[in-house]
Amino acid sequence: MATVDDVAKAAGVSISTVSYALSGKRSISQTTRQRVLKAAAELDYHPRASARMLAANRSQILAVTAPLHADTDHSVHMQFAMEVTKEARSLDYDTLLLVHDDPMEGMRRSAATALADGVVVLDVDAHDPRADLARTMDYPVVFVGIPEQSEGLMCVDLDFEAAARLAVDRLIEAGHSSIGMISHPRITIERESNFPLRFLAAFEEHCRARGIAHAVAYPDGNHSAVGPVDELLRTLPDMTALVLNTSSDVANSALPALFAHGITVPHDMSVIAAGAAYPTHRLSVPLDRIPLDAHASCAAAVDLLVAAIDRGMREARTVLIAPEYQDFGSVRAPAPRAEKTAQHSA
Amino acid sequence: MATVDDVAKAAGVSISTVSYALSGKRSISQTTRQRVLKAAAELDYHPRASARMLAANRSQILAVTAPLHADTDHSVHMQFAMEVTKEARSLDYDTLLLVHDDPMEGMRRSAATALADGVVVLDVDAHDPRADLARTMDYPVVFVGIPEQSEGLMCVDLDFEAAARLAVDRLIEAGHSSIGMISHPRITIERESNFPLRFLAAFEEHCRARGIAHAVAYPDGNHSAVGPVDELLRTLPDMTALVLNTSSDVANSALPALFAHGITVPHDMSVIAAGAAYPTHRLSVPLDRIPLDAHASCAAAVDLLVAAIDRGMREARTVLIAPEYQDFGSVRAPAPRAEKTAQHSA
DNA sequence: CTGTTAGCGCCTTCAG
DNA sequence: CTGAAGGCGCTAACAG
Repeated sequence: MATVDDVAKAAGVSISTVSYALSGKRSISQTTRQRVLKAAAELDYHPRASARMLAANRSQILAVTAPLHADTDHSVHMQFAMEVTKEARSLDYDTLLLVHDDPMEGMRRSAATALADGVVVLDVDAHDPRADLARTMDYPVVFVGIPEQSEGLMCVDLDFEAAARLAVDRLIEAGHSSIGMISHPRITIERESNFPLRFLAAFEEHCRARGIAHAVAYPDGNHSAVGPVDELLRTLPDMTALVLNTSSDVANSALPALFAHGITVPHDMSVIAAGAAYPTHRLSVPLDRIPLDAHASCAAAVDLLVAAIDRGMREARTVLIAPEYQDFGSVRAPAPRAEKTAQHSA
Repeated sequence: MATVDDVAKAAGVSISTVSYALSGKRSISQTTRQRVLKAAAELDYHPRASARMLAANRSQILAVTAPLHADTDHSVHMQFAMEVTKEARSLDYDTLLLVHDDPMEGMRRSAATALADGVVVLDVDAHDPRADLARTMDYPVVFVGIPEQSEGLMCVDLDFEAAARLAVDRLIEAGHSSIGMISHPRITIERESNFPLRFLAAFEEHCRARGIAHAVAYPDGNHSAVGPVDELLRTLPDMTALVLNTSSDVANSALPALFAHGITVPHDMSVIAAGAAYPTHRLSVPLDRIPLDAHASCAAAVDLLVAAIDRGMREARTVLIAPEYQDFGSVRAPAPRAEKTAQHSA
């Protein structure tokens, strides 16, 4: 519990010299600086966070709001929170976890009490009340995700629209013309969690624009692909390709669900997991994947937020992260239609 | 950005009166208190966290160390972090997330700078260096989990030993005498993550004590129950019951893995998921479960920690949470041995 | 029951 | 390049 005074005395200098020697905000002669550093080390001096905050009017803390919905995927949540924390630490910030039932309460409080210097908002809904709050607050806020009305906000996210188009284009290129998609659970959609909606809309629009037969199915509470797969095979009997933009559980059960119909990947069905935060290369058949890269999104978000805090760069803007395609061999040309028809008519 | 002075002026009282009226640490007449409250509300006054920390020598922040191993189950981690945060909030504490590569760094720093008033340690290994650190620090630390050397520490955890015995006893009661177990992935065991070891040791010892044939298998990197199930059926051909103390992925794949051998639960095999942080009642066959209740552990841990901070109650002690048995019908009497043998010889 | 006041530990302008 | 001193906003003795 040494203080600046202790260090100053030990080093035989004044406290301001200590402060500057340690912060580097002013040039100090090498000799005195060394003496200060040595004294500080010997006394195991660490500036008291509270005093530093008060004097500097900065907490070096970022808040993270991660509301817990019944359907939130904890593991994805955690990945994002961790990535935020890592990046924050690398920029000398700590991370405060906000999980109150009221998603606004934490933001308000951390701003009002100056507990945190800014907020990272995770798990953004289309009509997220935190968006309106952010616009009225004059407090650095960055969204990992994009609400429907994003004017005046700083947002970072994977370009889900581009990801959807990329998946569709890949399949078209391979020769497919009838594509099914499994989206997120109905409850997530109804909440208007926005990235599934963005993916969904772009998928449908792009299929339409390119004249591709398509259909979408939604898992229900049991987190299984069985229902959606059955439904898609019914509504889109010619389906030769499947795009998964869904949770890890559903994606993991897709291969068995298909196999139950005698459908093998990639021979009978091409599959792409798009916007997947989970690995797909260790499944019984590795699946092509357009990753949802928590690190990329969170690092960019934190960088933006810290720039806003440290350098006052507050211009609103949306950073879209370009999708990347990982080929694991789960996309092939569809089995010749003639053959299929023959099978059917047999 | 109103301050106490603003409120004091507006209410026509002194700043100490404001402080006391708001903190309630001293009796204040109803009338003045109301006036202060009104003024504070009108000015939207919130005490500056940093000033409060400095003056009160308390941050109202708890740190949570949750090291990230390659094999950590993010979803379980998140549950624990969330539960810590919720309980902390209910006691007027916020929660700081520490995830530096060096698990000691965060603890040291939060103590040295008085950033946090105490630490909750998650994901405890048998020989966890944070245990030694905690013993030398004179800083409130509580472990959710129990290292091998727990003297001088405050620890809270599910009683995994009792859970193992409970599972075995249930199965014995139902008539089983040959019990397999699937433990955590090898890498987790090798790291000496301690709760799997505690469960494992108790399982083996209790089986031995009660004269029950038993065997243990460990999943490898692919998070599937297929390998372990195959192994157990080989090493323990008479196995009629299976205890799962393993990750969600492995548990979820156990039913299909058994079914691939023509084994149906509960008819041919009784199954209990013990120390499970995940639900088991929505699986194709709901599994009996001895839950690992994140809320129970974390709430108890935070309560203990806050008592240590606020009331100086620092006596070392270990709180074991008694296991609870949830019956979903996956345990039955074994199929008569005669019949089985008949089948085999057929 | 209320007011006065001295710090809490650090940062940072202002002098030198 | 260094030192002195004021102040950040709040809490908690200490007086009345």
